[in-house]
Amino acid sequence: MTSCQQCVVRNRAICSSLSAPELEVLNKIGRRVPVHRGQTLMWEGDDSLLVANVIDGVLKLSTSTADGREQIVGVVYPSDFIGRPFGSTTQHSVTALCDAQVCLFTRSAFDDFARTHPELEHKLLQRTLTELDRARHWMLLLGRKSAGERVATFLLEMAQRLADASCSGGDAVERFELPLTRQQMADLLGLTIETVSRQLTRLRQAGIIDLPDRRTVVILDHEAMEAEAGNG
Amino acid sequence: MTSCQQCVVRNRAICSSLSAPELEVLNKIGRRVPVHRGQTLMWEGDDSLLVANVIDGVLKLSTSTADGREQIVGVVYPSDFIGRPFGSTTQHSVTALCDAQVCLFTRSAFDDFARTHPELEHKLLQRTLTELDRARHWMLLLGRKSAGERVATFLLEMAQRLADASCSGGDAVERFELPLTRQQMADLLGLTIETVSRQLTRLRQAGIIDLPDRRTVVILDHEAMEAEAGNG
DNA sequence: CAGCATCATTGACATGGGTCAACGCTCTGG
DNA sequence: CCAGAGCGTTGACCCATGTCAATGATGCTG
Repeated sequence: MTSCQQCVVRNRAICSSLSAPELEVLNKIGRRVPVHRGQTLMWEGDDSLLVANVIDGVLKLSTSTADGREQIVGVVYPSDFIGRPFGSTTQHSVTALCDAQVCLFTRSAFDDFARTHPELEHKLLQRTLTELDRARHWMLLLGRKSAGERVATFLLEMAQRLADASCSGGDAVERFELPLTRQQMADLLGLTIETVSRQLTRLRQAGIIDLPDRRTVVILDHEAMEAEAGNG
Repeated sequence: MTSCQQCVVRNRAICSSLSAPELEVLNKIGRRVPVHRGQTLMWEGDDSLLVANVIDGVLKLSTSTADGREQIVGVVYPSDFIGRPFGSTTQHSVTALCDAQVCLFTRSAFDDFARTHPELEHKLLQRTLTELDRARHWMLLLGRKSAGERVATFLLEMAQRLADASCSGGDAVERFELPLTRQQMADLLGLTIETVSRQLTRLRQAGIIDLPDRRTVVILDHEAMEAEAGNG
């Protein structure tokens, strides 16, 4: 059995609040599960039966209108928490953007454990508050920013979050791999795939970014990107 | 001194988790404060020094771009919690939409109290999870819905939330007073004031709603409204 | 290596909603 | 009762972005 003690996200996930013996108990109720690219772990509207910690990989949270228009409402990385504890239904689908690993719990077992471990709940609260701030910040982008600003903002944020996730000391990396297709970028930004593509082309032709291949982005002029994003 | 025991939101706010003696202690660190219409209680980007429970009235949470475009990212009602506990900065401004009353705490005092009262933190966690679901749901509206759908969705949600807040047993009321001006509706829906006005006129001319005066809305055909909102 | 599926780019065109401007209603204070 | 301010409505016009369609890359499979 894989032990929590050796878990790569041990010190960043909400589990970091737990002592060795507590971790032992948590270890018994959770199991490590691989999730393949494109696989959906939870569906919008389902009963909330599972929650999980992301160990490795990137997943999207999404909702759709009745007629099939999709909006990505969050992107989660290793050490992030997914699912809806203390609630009866899951409000959005969770789908792997690349092959991933999660540490899965039944909601009932997790809820029980959390209720008896205030430190864990506190970590979860902090994480949820941060996610709420992030979601609300994204609402400004969706409600008020132009297509050009959206794409630039997205690229800057992606650079930042991938830098945070790696160990590069917090500086945004200027070269990175997108974990999203163009369609997924469009679904995240509230645009169409064509508009995303045109904005990327525009930024490339302006010499602000480079796109060596369709998954790679190089930010050539960070200052110009900030201006494009409407910061400042 | 006004006692928590007599507070109108006593049974709905996060304080409902507390026993009489605990409430006694909380009573000492909080104070009831009136907030006038238009008054801003916290500013985006400020150090997070205050948190509060809403006792009476309606307030908006908002963010802006550098060049002044505004987006309302949340609307809070009696018993809701405002401010950013366990964090150093407030990510959005909080402004009263009508004269209101809040129960104000310094963040440090509240944080200390919360850390030693897991039941309170649990309530706060539940509330925050619900707010996060709500914010993400709104992202679908901002990213993917048409102007007509946005206005209809807003009116239905407002009817629902005002019904929840009053004691009408949970049924949406078909007649209600808007706590928002047209500009504020536009800021919430990611539209302009003209578009909001035109969509309201359209719904009125279609016989789906009535607008007896500029603050009052009457939903005449609830089914048609659901269709307008894109809830197939 | 050929054939096919998937993903991305580009162009031409259409349109929803933004912009600008005029006007109307309502309330307040003198 | 009038003047002015604030808020809302309506109309004309325009442009950013969506829509539709063709083409180009990339990579997988047999």
